[in-house]
Amino acid sequence: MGASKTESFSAEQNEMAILFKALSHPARIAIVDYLLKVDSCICGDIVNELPLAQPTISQHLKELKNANLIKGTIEGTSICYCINPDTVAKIENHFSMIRYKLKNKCC
Amino acid sequence: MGASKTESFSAEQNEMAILFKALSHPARIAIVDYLLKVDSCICGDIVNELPLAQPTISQHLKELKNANLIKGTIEGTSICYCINPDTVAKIENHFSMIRYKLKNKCC
DNA sequence: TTATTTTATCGTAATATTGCAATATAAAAA
DNA sequence: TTTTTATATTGCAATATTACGATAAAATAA
Repeated sequence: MGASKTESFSAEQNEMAILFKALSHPARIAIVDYLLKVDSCICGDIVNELPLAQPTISQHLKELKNANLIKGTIEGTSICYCINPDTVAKIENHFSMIRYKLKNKCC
Repeated sequence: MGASKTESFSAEQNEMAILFKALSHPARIAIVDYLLKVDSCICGDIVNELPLAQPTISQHLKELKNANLIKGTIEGTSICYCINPDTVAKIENHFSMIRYKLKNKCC
């Protein structure tokens, strides 16, 4: 064993888990933070911003892209990354739903 | 290597990563869903609700507890679990901040 | 007391993630 | 063309996660 029993859960549960997994590493949080900090989409200098080697950052960017959290557009020699607002909205909605359901609770 | 370079990132980045990691597995999403679905806190029957063995669920509950996403109170023979609204609010605030910062973007 | 019930822990196998050196790819610059 | 620059991929070692059988712990019930 060892693998997640993905097939035992609903499509939405798996989808949300994939989104949260993409955000479950401090380097990927830092990448999102950086994309938010700068005024526009960022072409190239993510590698200089984080204390990780270039292949490692490339891998983290790939995971964020696979989860649809960021979009990358080729811009000459470099790639221009920015956050996908639709995916952010999807996670926000999930928590709005949680907050709504929590209203009727005791605890 | 293989371990996360936790020390290279800010306390808040690590804290958020820990919260998202706790939610990065469909079984743990399903547990949260179930705690929200039922009207009150749940004593005992989580194991019957999910297609996983009891030790596995116990482990997932422990991770949700460690991340402060759920609270467990001993209630006779069983344990009464419910969601911690403070932690939910913390994640919500994180996304409110993201949405706010995204407003000034182009993309 | 001895069951029974409920949850936790231990041990371990299978699998996944993390990080990076080395290398590859692709486009622009010289 | 060759060189430079930016990003991606490969391969691998170190570590973490997932799942569960076996077992323990702790409280109630009989």
